[in-house]
Amino acid sequence: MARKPADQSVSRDDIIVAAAEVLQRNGYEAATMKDIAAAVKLTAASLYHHFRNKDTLMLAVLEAGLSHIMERIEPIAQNTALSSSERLRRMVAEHIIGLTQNTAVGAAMVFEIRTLMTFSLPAGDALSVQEQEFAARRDAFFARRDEFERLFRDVIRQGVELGEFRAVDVPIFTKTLLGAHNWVGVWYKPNGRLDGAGIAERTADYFLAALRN
Amino acid sequence: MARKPADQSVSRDDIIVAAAEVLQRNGYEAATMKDIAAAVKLTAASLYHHFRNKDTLMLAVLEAGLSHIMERIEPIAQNTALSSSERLRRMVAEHIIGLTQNTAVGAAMVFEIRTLMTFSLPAGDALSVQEQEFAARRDAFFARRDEFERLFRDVIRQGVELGEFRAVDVPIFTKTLLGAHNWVGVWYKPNGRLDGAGIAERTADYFLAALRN
DNA sequence: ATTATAATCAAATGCAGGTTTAATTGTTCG
DNA sequence: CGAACAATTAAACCTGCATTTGATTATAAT
Repeated sequence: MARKPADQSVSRDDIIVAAAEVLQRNGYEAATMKDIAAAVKLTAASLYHHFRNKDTLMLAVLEAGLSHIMERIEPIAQNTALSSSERLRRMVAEHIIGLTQNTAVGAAMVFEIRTLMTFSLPAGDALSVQEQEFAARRDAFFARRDEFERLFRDVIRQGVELGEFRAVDVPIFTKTLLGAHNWVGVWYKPNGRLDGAGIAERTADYFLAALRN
Repeated sequence: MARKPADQSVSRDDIIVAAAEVLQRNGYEAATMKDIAAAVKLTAASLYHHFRNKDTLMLAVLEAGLSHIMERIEPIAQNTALSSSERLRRMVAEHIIGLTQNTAVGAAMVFEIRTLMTFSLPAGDALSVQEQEFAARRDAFFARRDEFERLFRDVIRQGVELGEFRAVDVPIFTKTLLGAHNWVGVWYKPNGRLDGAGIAERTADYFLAALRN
């Protein structure tokens, strides 16, 4: 029953990886199905065998990126054996390194997704089943992304409560931190003076200094 | 000789303001000429009386946004009567307030402009005069934007050199700062808990704390 | 008034990009 | 082998959007 896929055939994941690159490079609207297909040596039409449509493919990219980074950050955030400072330092490092290495991570964080996200529901008309499914997945993605932000916020808040950090406006401080991170995904170029780890180290240093009592 | 424009007619600047809003809301590709025209109660065709094409209009938006913020930041950066801390504090405030008030400023900073900017020159074919003009304006815009970043970098560098700030990796610190700023343009919503000034105050506080000796 | 020009529009053009269809070529299992 | 399904494609379809063209209307200068 279980058909093993042919060796040379392109997998769902191959497409996601390629799509992530094209998405990060060109932005949502400018990333064409043809571009993505070309990146895996397929025809645009072939992509529809793997994904219902462009939005679904894009959402899959975002989900992959978010999962990738969540898997790394969540355990750190929950490691109560570590001090708040140490947890935050490691979270910053993972996030920035992820951003510089996995193109899908950047895509998952950044905005140009408005189109996808706005998804102007034709008011009145009932959504088709597919549309409902899509809307649900999209909402789940956003909920998960909020959760991601909350991981940072909670570590910072706890540090403040324990007196390990000075009192700051936690929501604003968190957004400041994450904004700085996400921006790395924008300007980072491989072969620069610093690699992801180097950037991460400095960034963590600055934000921890800002929190010092 | 000088024909005064009719009172009710739409001005170039009206269009730029409207286009900035649409651009910030929808992103480059999704901002259609029709949308922009509708925002000033015109037909898409009418826009071509004021701007050669979409790219030119968009570039005008970016230039307007950059000019707006440059005019405010440059004098602060060059006010040698102030300490580095004070200059930086005021620059941060102006930038963030600008970002929350003038939609064009955000557009000028952020990326989704890749399309415009990549502007894949059909290799080989000579550029038409119009294309050359456009390419020149675009390059000038980017040069000006680099200048903008340099204003911040120089103030920070000077603070470090004078011993007013602790030693930091100036380029990275600057990018960190500006990333945090630009991100404000993404998440800021009017009617939130804090207005631009409130956000600016806190942000400046954190970064100055990070620089404290 | 007359004329030149500014401002605007309706309609047509052309094309790029998402999506569908129907057919073709594997591949795997019994 | 042959049935069943997976992977892929070429070609057609359709639509939305930038842009052009050819009027039409408004305004200001003479």
